[in-house]
Amino acid sequence: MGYLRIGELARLTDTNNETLRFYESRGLLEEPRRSDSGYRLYTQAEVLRVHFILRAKRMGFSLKEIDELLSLRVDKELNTCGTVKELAEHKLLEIDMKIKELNRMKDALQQITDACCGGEESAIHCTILNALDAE
Amino acid sequence: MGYLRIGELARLTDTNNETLRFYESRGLLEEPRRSDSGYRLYTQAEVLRVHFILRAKRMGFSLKEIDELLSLRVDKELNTCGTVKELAEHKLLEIDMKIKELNRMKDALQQITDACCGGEESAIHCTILNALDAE
DNA sequence: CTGTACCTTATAGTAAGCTTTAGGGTTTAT
DNA sequence: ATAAACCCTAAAGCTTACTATAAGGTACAG
Repeated sequence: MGYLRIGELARLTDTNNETLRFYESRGLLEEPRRSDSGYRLYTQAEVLRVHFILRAKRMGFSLKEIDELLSLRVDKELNTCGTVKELAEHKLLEIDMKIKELNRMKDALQQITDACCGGEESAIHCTILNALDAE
Repeated sequence: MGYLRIGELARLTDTNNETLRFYESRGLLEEPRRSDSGYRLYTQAEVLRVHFILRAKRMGFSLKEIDELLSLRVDKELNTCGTVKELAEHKLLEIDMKIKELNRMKDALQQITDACCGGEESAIHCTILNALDAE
């Protein structure tokens, strides 16, 4: 009683059965107890855990990093805020680098795109193609 | 005489043999002529073409999109500046969306990270873990 | 008791962009 | 002549995060 089968957990977390089994295979979800017939039986704890995973994903953590966060969480008393904050700050740096890189791309592409007439004439002198050709 | 073997083209473009053969398999490089023994023989044109590919990659175009750009370039007179500019603007929109998404991630993560003491005490009350746990 | 919805496993496929491996031939320098 | 450096192909492997397929067993409603 009170147990959730995989489909119910999937519905409650807006995921699906395959994804949950995949998370289990990657260690993000622990092997749950099973019914006599082998069905996975989850509790409310797993609902929270899946939400944790999804939230961390939205923060840009990879599944591997989420696995690390989860391990930290399991032994909260053994780990320090410093350890957790380090992970988060490292991720922040990564996100920042990606943003900077995308901004560089954007500026470069914007520049050559702005210079392009975009008209109906043939692309022989198209500034975009020429910019990509330039030495 | 004057022909480049694949290793030389790789050196000149700061790529490697495997990548060049891979580009060929994806249609980004045309099948070059071969020596009697079957070695690929390239000309200076291929150096420029590889540079075009690498430059477009740095602009954030995927190999598939680069293939499109190259086809446009082949028949420059048949294509219009408008076609090229459309591709570029579509890519600009995509880049913009990615930047916005990363900024959202960054703000959210920054907020919970700033709230974390980062100290040596146990992570039981760590604001980062708790934020990821929160409903 | 039968249909439908649900669950199980193992295996393969997807996307992108390569890299690696295995098992061979060729070119060049000494 | 032989070793080192170079080239060839086909096929598999890598990474991330799933998704799909096949071939089955289970739960429950009517």
